Amino acid sequence: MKAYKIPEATVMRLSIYSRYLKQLLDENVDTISSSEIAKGVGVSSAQVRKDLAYFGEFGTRGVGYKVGELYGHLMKILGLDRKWNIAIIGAGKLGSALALYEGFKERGFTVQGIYDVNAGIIGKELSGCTVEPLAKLANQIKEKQITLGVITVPASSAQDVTDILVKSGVEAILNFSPRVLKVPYGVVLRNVDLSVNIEVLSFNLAAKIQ
Amino acid sequence: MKAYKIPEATVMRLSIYSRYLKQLLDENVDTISSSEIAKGVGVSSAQVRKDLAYFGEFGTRGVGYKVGELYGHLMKILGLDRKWNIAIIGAGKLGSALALYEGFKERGFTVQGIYDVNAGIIGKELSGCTVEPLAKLANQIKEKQITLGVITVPASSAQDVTDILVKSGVEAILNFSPRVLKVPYGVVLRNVDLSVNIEVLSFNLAAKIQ
DNA sequence: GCTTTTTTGATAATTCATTCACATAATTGT
DNA sequence: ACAATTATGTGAATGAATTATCAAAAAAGC
Repeated sequence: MKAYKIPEATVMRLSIYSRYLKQLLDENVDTISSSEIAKGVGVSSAQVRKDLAYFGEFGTRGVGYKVGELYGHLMKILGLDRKWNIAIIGAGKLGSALALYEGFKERGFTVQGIYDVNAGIIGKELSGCTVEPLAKLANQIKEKQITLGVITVPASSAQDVTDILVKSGVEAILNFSPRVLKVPYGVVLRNVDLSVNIEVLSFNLAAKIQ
Repeated sequence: MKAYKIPEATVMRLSIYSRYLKQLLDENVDTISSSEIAKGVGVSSAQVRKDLAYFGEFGTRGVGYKVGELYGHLMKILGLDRKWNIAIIGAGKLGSALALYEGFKERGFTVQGIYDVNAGIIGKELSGCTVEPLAKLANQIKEKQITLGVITVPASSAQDVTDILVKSGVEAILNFSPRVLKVPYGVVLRNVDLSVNIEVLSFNLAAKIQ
């Protein structure tokens, strides 16, 4: 039962399910029920089934899901059955951390380039990539077929970097800067705000203490 | 009009509003309307007003909001009118990046300790903090009155670290490891999953291409 | 082969979040 | 003083997401 609009929360959970299934696969688990998945990742079993139902019927009634099979379906749905070339713009602490992050590599995201304006950083080696000057970004996006840009520059230059990425044909942007970015229709944008996360905790703490 | 349960999405937006207001404050803007805030952060003006309405009436009809005043209210609501002592557990790339992250410091989060088990990292300096062995964590949480723990260790040791944090009296945990953590009722837990974010992009890219 | 058990997939009910629409209040201009 | 304008605060309407429920299908037990 394919539906047009998939809730973002569903997609996020699919990513989590898939990682959990990978773990089960490594443990040679053959079959699993929606309620076991649910327990493993901390949601309800109805939620698991509902999420999967957006994309088809993957289980067998009375039995459950074949781990390997479901894992394959999820990887395909998430677009992780292929390699993605990514560029990281901003080789500060966060950019470097992401460049070295194993989690990306494991799931098929290859860091093809890291860029910065800071002369002190340019030329450094980071996981088989040399930090290049920002001026080279536009050309290398095309040369290296980079489809995904990760922005870890300060807020003040985030929009400029975005414009370069978009103009050079990048199709998706993961933005770690605390700035609302404008992208044309068709470019996928996702914002990750580290400050917001800790401030939600602070809010909850403050509310608890009152 | 104070309400009991505040949507998490509202709290996240309040954090974003507050940062935008700080910027306006630095630019000496005196007054602002909900629709200007909305435009600045990329939401609807009704959303801004509704979010604020959970906590009281901060504006003047026909006029808008005093920037400084609203900023003050938001900082208080978010619990950012005080200092929070935090500990970072896991001094790998991500932990180090977070330790050096200015965004935390600016908003009143002081890194009081960084911990790791890796002998090669222990003793290193990171923004005025020496990386300490994990064994010291429990005692230092009490000594340094740390209320907030940031977990950047691998998934395999995340629950162990959580248990130490909880037992030592930490009240909130920001978890960057891809593991579902168990905490007792009363401890605030928030998960940040970097992989999930890039995989949502991958999903959208894959869906677009089809 | 029939009954019982299990677990999916789908629909309905419920809860939660966002948007709409407008009365109300403040200000400005005449 | 009064009309016109602006922009808040809020209840109602809408929309979205989650949870509950249960018929249908597969398997296991007898």
